Amino acid sequence: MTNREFADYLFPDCKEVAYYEEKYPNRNLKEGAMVTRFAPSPTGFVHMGSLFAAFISNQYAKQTGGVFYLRIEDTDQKRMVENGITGIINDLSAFDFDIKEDPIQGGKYGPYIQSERKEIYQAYVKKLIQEGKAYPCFCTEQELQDLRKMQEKNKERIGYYGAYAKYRNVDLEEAKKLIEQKVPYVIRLKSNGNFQNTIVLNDCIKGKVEFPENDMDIVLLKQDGLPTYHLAHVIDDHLMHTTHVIRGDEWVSSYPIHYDLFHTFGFPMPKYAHIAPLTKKENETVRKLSKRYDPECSITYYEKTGIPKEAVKLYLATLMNSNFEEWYSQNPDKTIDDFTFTFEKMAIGGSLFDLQKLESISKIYFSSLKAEEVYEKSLPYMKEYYPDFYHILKQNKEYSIQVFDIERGGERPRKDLSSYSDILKYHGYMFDEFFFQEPYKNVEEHYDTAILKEYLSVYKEESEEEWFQHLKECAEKCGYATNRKDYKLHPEEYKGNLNLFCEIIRVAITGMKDSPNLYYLLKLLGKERIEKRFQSFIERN
RNA sequence: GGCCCGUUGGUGAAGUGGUUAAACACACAUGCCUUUCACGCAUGCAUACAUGGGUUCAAAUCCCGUACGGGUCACCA
Repeated sequence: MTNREFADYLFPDCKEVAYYEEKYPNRNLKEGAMVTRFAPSPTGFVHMGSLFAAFISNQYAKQTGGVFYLRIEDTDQKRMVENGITGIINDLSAFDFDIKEDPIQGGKYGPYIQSERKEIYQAYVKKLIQEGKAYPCFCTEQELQDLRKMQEKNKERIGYYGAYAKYRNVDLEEAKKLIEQKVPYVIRLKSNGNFQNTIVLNDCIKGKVEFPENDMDIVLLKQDGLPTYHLAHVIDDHLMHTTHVIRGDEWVSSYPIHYDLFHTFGFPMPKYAHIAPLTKKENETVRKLSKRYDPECSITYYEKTGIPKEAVKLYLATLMNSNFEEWYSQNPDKTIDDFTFTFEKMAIGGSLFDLQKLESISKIYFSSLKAEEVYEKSLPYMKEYYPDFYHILKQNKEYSIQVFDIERGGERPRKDLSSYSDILKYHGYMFDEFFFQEPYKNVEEHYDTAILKEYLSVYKEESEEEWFQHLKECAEKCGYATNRKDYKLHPEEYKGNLNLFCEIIRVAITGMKDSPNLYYLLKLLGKERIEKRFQSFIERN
């Protein structure tokens, strides 16, 4: 039986490879345009490390006028999760990636779901079998395990290669019989590689990396007829004309396999960029950020805590190119897309994913927003997580914006908001419905509330300068120092310093010691509401 | 264990042979400013280039060994 006959026997209905080569022609893009992709498995939701890879791929495609597409790698049926695909697309769309092709909107190079490309992979495998470059293998799991144990014992290289490749030269007639008897089998590559030879990967990030040639007869098609990652990667990235394969560096060590496959098929190779994993430090040890143990690893964590996706993107940008941060602080009016990222500036070792740093970036981001923007952007979050507060905001748009506008903008904006949920903490007290739910719950001290009545009698709306003058007069009258140095010299002569006087008013109206500029708070509340809060504070004391 | 990669202050990092006696940012501490907090400014974190050897007039920067850390060795991606 010839290879050709055997191939026809295995895959009688396959199309010719030439059909696909013609169906998926070169992309007509300008010189230097990068075609990148994000290729996740639908095993639940997107991991921060994957998001990072997607961010990078998107950024490079965008800045070179290329194409960024999404391909779903669902060849492992065991790991499938319900709604996995829509979950990924939702997570991604929240980050405003410029996805040109994906399973939902389609594209010229589809299908974009690997399980729907089964016949394509089979066509290419058929060709390999015809050429004697692939063969069926009937080894059981037990046989492979035993082989491995034996190799371990003899301190040999572990794997299915050379003399250990049991079915490498299987008689095709025999093979046909076994298949007819329903013996399960896989299709393996008949590797021509020599372990003694060296191949070189010129990685865009890691630079020159040397490996021995692959000589493993790796599995191409699994028992269920679906391809392994290796086969799918090579066929898909060839047919979809990916120019830069950007993936996690856990893939570096399988480069020899991919090199072998690309050459066996006679395809030109794409460029590779292997990104270092995002890591986390825990008890003095550094490890990869893990979906299982680290809540900050999942995208939903940021939705829940209300850290804006824009801030997450800014942080990813600084992780991608360390010089981004400095550039951005010098060009606050520019966006991420105005920056030109380079592979040279990408970390070779793992970067530590630091929530504290993200928070600080988020604060800077919030401080750059206008009050109206804070209002609009926070609404969807509030609607989802704090519906009561959402209604308050909805009903008091103008007032809310005025509240958010206190000490916003200008040379020295406040930086107290790092997430949407912080709005409740730092602005919530300005809304009566919210404030009077549990006023003063965090106030432990007892204050000289007598000054409140005194102050109320002199309070009126006026310019900040006049207001402050009158405040000082009132404080003095109540026995408080208005000159810091005097107070430091003779503290016994006063009930306290002006800052204590202000603190009493502040706590009475906000329930907190730290709040923005008192003048604006009072002005926005108005005399009636101030009186109500003073009264409530006196009663509480 | 084999193969691959990495190792600069509390953290992320800049720097790839000579004004880097090591930038910048985050965190922490102190001081100044201030109606509080935050912001801002100043200073500090006891003089941070894993370690041994080599190349060189000169090395964090190039080469080799050692230690430590990470990745990978599936019909998972």
